[in-house]
Amino acid sequence: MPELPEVEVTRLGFASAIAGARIVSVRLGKPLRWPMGCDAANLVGQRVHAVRRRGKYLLLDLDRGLLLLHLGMSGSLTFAASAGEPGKHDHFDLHTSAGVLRLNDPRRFGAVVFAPSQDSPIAHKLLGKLGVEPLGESFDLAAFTAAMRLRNAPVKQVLLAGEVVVGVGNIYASEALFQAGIRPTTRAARLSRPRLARLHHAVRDVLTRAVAKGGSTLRDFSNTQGESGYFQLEAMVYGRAAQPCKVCATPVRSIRQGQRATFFCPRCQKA
DNA sequence: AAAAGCCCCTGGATGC
DNA sequence: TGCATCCAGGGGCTTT
Repeated sequence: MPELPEVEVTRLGFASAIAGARIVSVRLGKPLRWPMGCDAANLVGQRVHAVRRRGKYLLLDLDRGLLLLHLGMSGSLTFAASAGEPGKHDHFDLHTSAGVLRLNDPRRFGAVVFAPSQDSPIAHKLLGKLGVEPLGESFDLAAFTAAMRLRNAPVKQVLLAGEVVVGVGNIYASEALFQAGIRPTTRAARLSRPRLARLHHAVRDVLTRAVAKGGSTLRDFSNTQGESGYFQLEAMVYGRAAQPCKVCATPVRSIRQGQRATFFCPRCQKA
């Protein structure tokens, strides 16, 4: 479910409220993608200093170490003064002095992992190969161009892989490529400099606009207050197979790349 | 080293 | 109503 905009909307929804709070107790439901990596008792008593985001991971800075949260495909977080009885898919509760952070994740592709430090092996394994932040200063055109030119794979899959730039998932990859007028199947290394410049801008622009709209709610995403996002209403191609392109009315085409659906306009994205 | 496939899991939509 | 099949905002791991 959640790509960078949804994760960022989630972060903004509870970061300031939880900052400074002390962990009171932890409840674990069914297993997530990995074991947490420490006893729940180890977390109790620690303060949450800040909530950062790296790619699609949320990082809770604690007194000693950090908690890495990932929403997988179907995860969402809520933060409330108090939490009722956990539902069937509520698999993690972090009870703090400021409220309860609860992870709901039906498919359980998400994760909650404790890392003793930023440089610990587990943190390095999960965060070490991530590309640059598209909304940050380090996302500069020259580096983006150089990195893309080393990749021979279809540009859509290079964006999805997250090793050049993080946070672009299945919705926003199709949307950014549409905005840039680039066919998703084109090999990244074969894109001209002007076209890479358009893509560089489109990635940042699409993600920024999506954050402003509260992200996309396709089936089950909601922010920490349980509210939907609205960016999906502005999708130009994602999920619009066979419907007319909003620019030229040509039917939007759907293909599969690496077992994921890709959407594009064959006329607006000729190559 | 990069690219391509394979899974993990549950639930909703669709088709017979 | 029941059952089978396909599909879904991700990404680590294994194999080419």
